[in-house]
Amino acid sequence: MLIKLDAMLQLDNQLCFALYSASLAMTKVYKPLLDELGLTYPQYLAMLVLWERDGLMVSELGDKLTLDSGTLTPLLKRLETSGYVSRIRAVEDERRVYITLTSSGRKLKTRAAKIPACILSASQCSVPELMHLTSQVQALRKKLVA
Amino acid sequence: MLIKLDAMLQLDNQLCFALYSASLAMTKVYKPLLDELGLTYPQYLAMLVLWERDGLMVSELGDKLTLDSGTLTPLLKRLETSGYVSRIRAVEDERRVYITLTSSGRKLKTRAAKIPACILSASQCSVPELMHLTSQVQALRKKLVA
DNA sequence: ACTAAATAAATTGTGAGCAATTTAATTGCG
DNA sequence: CGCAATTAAATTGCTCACAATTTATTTAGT
Repeated sequence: MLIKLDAMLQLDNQLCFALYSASLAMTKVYKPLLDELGLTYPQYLAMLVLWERDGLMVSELGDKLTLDSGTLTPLLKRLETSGYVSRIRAVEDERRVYITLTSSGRKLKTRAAKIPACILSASQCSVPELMHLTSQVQALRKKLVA
Repeated sequence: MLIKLDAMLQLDNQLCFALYSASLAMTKVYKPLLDELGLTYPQYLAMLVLWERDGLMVSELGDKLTLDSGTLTPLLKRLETSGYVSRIRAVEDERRVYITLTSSGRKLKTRAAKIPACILSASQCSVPELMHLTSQVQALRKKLVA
């Protein structure tokens, strides 16, 4: 039975470790591109969401990114310090904090425009290949959180 | 051109974010299983490597996990505190530190035996499906680091 | 209206990741 | 041999992730 155990722990390794190491590798590819914009990778993900839909609550942003306020509050404070977003407590419900792009934050979108093509190039894949892989990984994620 | 920019930043989002969020989701699935063993997810990955091949140098372990000493040194100190590994500086070259499983660390492998089946179940996928996805993600990672 | 429950964000503490630097040991070259 | 270059690990400082708790506000039930 030891042989079976080894094989299973190895298979297991391949599955979880592939995602883990691919995600770290992806971060490293983005690093030099994001350095130019003064963003970290998680900050960039937050900006992507805001570029699509500005003025979200912290918790709405958290839903999109599957991150909680413990992660987002300090991250958003840093984005505020960088001058890319404003954090404004709602007057109608003072528990809520709305995140709004500043002029500088909106401008950053244009500067980020070249990033997707760089990543595509680094991945050495075709757009259909990447889209297919993306949808498979998304499907896995949905099953994992179900 | 604004429409194209939006579409590209969205496609980009899907690719990198799928990996990022799937990796975080995977960690959360492992969490309760690893809590029973007193391991974190990165510590579990290190133990998987050591269960396959004991007595590696810190840098060899780092090669397998694509992590540097800045990450591994504190992680391995925690595994040592937990009683799962020994960190022994080599007498023939005192720059090197070899990581060896303790008896407790070896025993843990048997207790970890049930984890792969739990993950397989949580993923709601067949073994061939997971193997295929794994190899695709591994291939992407290799291209990204190339 | 008053209080209990619920909600939203912030805070605290632990453990990663990683860049940059430091410490210490070994190797290699003249 | 002597010393510069290299190598291995550790350290420092910053930024996530996240569990657990706390603070503040709002909503609901009576």
